[in-house]
Amino acid sequence: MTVVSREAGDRLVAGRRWGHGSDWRNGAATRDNGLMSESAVVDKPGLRERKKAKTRAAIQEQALRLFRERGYDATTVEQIADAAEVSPSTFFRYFGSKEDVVAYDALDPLMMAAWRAQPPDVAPIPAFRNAMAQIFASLTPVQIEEMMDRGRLLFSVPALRQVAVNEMVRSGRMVVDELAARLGRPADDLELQVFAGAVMGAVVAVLAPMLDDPSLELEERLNGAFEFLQKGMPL
Amino acid sequence: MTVVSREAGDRLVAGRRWGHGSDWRNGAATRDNGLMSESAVVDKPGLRERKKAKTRAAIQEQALRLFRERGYDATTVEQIADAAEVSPSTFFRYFGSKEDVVAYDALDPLMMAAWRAQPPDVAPIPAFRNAMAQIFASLTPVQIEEMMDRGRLLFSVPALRQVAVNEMVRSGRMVVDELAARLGRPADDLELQVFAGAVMGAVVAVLAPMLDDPSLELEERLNGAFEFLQKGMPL
DNA sequence: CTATGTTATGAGAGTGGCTGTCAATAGCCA
DNA sequence: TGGCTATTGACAGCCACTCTCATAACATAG
Repeated sequence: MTVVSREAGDRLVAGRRWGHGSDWRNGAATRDNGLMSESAVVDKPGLRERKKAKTRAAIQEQALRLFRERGYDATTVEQIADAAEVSPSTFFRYFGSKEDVVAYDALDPLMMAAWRAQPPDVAPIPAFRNAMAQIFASLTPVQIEEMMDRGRLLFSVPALRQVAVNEMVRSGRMVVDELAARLGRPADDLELQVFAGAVMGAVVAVLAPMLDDPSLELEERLNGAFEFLQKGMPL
Repeated sequence: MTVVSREAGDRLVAGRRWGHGSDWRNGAATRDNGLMSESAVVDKPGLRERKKAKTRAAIQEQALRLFRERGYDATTVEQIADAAEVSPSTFFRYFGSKEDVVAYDALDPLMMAAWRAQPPDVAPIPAFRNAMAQIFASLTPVQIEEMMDRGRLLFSVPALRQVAVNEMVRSGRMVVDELAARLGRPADDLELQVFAGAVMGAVVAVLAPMLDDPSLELEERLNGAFEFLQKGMPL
């Protein structure tokens, strides 16, 4: 299950980044499974697994805290490792690169699920808009603030743009796949690709200015943008 | 004249990349100004300037050659410097980072000029499409191959995606500015931003698959994509 | 043409991200 | 309990990149 298929060849070239093709991206598991009888014998992941999850969460948490407090570039991996009480080696075992620690977007799968859950008679553009609006409406203020923080990091630190693109490429591909499945078209259909590209572009256009100016209204912008798209962008 | 305004703050944070805010990006000036009488006293840039231009060109040429021959990651700055007969220090004086050496897109300004040159009664979408088609039609096969090479590099090497985005952000901003000027709207107008975002997204969707499959027809794809956009992307 | 200021260059040392190896340790299973 | 294996830390090393300083190449005033 390669995350971004194009990356496949990179490893041949003795590349530095993107070495480990490990199974991260199931983090956020500080409180493990909420459902289990205390004395269970069954599915409990085993101490080892739980320890790993805790270590990963600790590293990520400390990293993001330090990034926020003193900036991304000014934070060294050694400092993160110290704060999380592991060795630098261990940091890289969990995250492959300093950038990766910021990569995981918890909202992304939610978005896709919400989109998929839209009734089939709603056209793709409104369906997408509704999904976005629903997800954002369901967030607590804290979650929104975290999201904005992450967004600002991603946008303002040049080194992190790379992960931002990768996320977008990934999302775009998911959009295409979903549409292809739903409409019974091939995944390399030009119109589907253009749709995904245009939608991603529009979403960025809607969200980016909001990072700087919190007074902007998401719902309003979202509606404006998608309506404009749907009219064929008359100018 | 900051190239990407958001970058402004980075230097405060003792960042690694993006240090030098130097005045490159007017490269490609091996043949200086084409207009001057041979014995001119006037505008000739002076030996120093010409030497610099030659050094820059040499570094870039050797770098791209080495990247093509042995891959981006497998090529060290030291090797590039050796090949160009300068010291590594000098490499960084000219390019700031190993990535920068791939950044400059000679076609970009041509595109914008061609777009601006479209008659004012043509709607923005067809104008943009025509501009792209014209530029591509004017390229020699060699130029096309070079462009594809660069595109493949930019897409397939993870570390270079960053410069790809920066280029896109820059282009997007130029599109917005041009439209804003032409239509007398503010540059932060949502519709303009969505337009730029969607167009960039669509262009990527059109071009990306062509890097892998040269049999695809640009003109055809371009028309299909923009027509689809203009119809409001019905699916 | 020389003296003097300016700018490009190379050498070298140092920082930090990242990789790979190895031995020690800690959870797992019989 | 003892042996197996996964995880870890210490350490050595590569490379991108930065800084400093002395030298050399050009520019220019006299």
